[in-house]
Amino acid sequence: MIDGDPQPRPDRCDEVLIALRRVMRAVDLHSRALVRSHGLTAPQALVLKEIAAAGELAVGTVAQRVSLSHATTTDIVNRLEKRDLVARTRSSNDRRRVMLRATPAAVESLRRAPPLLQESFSGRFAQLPEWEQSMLLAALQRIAALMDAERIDAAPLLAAGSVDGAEPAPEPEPEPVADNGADLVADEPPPA
Amino acid sequence: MIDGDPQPRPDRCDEVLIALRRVMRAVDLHSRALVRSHGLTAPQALVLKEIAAAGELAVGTVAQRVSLSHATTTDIVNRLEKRDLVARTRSSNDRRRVMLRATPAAVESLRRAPPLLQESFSGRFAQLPEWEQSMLLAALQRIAALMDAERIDAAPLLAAGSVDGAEPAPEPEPEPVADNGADLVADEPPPA
DNA sequence: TTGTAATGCTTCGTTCACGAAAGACAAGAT
DNA sequence: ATCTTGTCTTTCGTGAACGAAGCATTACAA
Repeated sequence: MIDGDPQPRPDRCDEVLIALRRVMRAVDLHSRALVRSHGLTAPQALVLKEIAAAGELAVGTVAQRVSLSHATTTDIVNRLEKRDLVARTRSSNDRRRVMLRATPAAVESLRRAPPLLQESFSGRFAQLPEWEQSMLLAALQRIAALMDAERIDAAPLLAAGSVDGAEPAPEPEPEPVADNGADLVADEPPPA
Repeated sequence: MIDGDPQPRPDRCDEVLIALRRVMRAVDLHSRALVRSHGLTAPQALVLKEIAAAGELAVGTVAQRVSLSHATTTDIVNRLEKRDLVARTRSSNDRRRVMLRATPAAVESLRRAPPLLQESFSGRFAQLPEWEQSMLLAALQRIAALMDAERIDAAPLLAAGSVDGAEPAPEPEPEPVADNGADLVADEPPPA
């Protein structure tokens, strides 16, 4: 800061990273504010919301929907359960699955927690013109796709970079991609 | 996902959150891949890079530059120190400050660690047409501003505001915008 | 039936990230 | 000189977030 900026051209890509980090940090700070105002962090609220909306959901399904790993989802569910906001039940037809449902207390909590990302951001966001909302969302999804992409065609990693990784780097899940809103603005020509 | 989308209109704002979460997740996964290929996570590399570039830097300065809290920075520096990648020295003229400098081993490590975000993303990103790079970066910075705005009101360093008359949206640091003639496309009207 | 996958979830160990509070130090006030 | 205040860093406690490995269960093969 202070504009001294040792590198005159910090690679654009780094700029993206930094911007991203700022956004993440902001989200995190929101989350911490959230937990003080009504006792739920953003991920908790997000997970709870999914569960409440669906009535009953398996852990894995939740994980998929909110783009988190099973492990993390389990963590979050643990905390939610400890506060009696969700109830676990093993599914009767497939006893491996653990079904989650929101307790009445949770529904109440959710009702009092309007938008996930807080008035300030969602208010600000809502005030943007429609096209800009779409644009921002699309940009985000595009970036997500760009990043996810690498673990989709993970194979050519060896050939190009060759970071002396002996591991074949097998693709873990084909799952998290898919829907990125086909209406990405990706091939709009430059307005000029 | 899977497009079934239980809620017909899940509030756009939630969509933003989810997309964000996907991006964050991707970044995190990159980081974990990075640590396997050359032993540094993304935050570690980012911090190290700043230090190496500046020669000698105080902890707080690093924290500011990478947009992390002091506590987090200390954490990361601890890990770097444990691996002999940075050396701590108390500043001689102000003994509260702890100066950091990168060891030769770190410089070496950094040299072998090409771009922070990995060939795949930065390669893909670099291949995008100029206008799109700018657009994505601008979108990200816009979102960051939208989110930061609410907790910046304490430190109005720069009152620019303007884009569409909401809050002044003061930037915490003057640095991340502008720079090399990045033509932010923020107020293009909808093409239709 | 008895193995051998495959699936779904949890546990474990690690890193990251924060705020709050404590510790170390500097600079001005009494 | 001592006290107070303010600044810089670290420690502490908490909550993410992940991969890997483990457990329980189902599904399929022999």
